[in-house]
Amino acid sequence: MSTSSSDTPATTRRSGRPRSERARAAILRSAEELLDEEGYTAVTMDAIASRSGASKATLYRWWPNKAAVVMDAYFEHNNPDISFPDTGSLHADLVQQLSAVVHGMNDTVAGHLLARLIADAQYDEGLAESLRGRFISARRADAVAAIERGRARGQLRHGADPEVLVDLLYGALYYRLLVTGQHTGTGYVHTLLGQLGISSPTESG
Amino acid sequence: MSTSSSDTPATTRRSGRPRSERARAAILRSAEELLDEEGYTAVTMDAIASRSGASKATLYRWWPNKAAVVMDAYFEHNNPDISFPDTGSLHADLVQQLSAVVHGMNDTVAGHLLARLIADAQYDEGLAESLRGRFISARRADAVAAIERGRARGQLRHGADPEVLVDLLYGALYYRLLVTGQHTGTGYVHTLLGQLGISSPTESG
DNA sequence: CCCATTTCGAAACTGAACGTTTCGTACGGT
DNA sequence: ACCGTACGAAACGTTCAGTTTCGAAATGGG
Repeated sequence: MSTSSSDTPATTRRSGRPRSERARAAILRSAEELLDEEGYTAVTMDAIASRSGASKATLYRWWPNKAAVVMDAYFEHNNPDISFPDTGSLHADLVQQLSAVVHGMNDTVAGHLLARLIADAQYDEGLAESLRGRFISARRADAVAAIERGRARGQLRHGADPEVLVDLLYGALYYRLLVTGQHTGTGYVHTLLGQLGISSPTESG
Repeated sequence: MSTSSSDTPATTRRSGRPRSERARAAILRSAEELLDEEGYTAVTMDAIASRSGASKATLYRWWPNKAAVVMDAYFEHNNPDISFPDTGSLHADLVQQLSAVVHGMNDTVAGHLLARLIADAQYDEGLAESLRGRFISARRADAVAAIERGRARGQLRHGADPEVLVDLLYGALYYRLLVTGQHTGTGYVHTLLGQLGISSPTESG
């Protein structure tokens, strides 16, 4: 009943020429290279097509617009699905996660790219949902989980709301990235945690 | 020495036809109307010129690009320079200020406009500086001043850093506006203040 | 083996919008 | 009167997104 009858839902092989994996990989690689070499604004669909050897028809056959290509290109080799180990300390868990984000923001290429993907998302709800779905909410979920673990261990003060704490922590980082342009770093992460009463092991035991 | 000699620094009247105040006002009003009626993306330089009766040459004579025009248009009649009265309560002061921001974010026109100005600023450092100079930093300064007053009154816990608190508060709001797309409101403002230990007068006296 | 189906690359095309330039004219100071 | 600047009109060049057309290539089914 489920081997290869009329309509197998997963991996349905339609007739006709199959999609070229070679073209797909070349497109994403070219987009990433252009991104690194000349920045986001220099990445045009024509440039991607030209460098990859694919045609624009193929580009638009598989991606709805430029931002979608760029996002796929970025996440192709910067997979954000890695989740962080439980260190047993709420403070250490959060430092671990937030520092990774800060590190990405300070990378001139990745940081500007993230800012600009979010910028494009203000004009494209589809892109916004996509970005949230494959990046933002994964990070949030990680952080919330760490905070829940910390609460279970009694490392969190009473009345603290994990979701709101995540808004505050990530909010401050993105606010600096997108709005004020101020620098962020590991020191700033510690400052934030300090202000929120999530003390480091050395300070309060 | 300062009446009208060779170079009076302020209100220097150069020779030649003076700038048309009528054209300036018409341009900014047209931009604002287009913004309200059709949203940011529909506001093009051609449309502004056409509606205002000014020529594109005049537009580019006085503004470097579209975002600059839109920002001037927006702030022409939505002056953000109003500062809030000192209520004597840190909690009330911050509720006052943050609620005004949240209210602006929830306005479909102003909220999207702010988000998109910030988005454009990711591609235009001049716009970014301008936006910070005439909006962001004014709001920050207000909030920092309120927190300093609260600290002087002893309404703030020891070790609290006003600048970082502002990052946390505004950060959470802008994070929701720009990144997660979640709704903000007065209730959320109270939640944030509660998480930061800035209690309302009714809760802790 | 042939045919239907689908993808492919090449290339031309449309359309929107930015930003520039040219031109003749209007305005104000000296 | 003259000079310098701004004005509106209009055309222009350019970039880029996204679409369409075309013939060729690849796959599966009969």
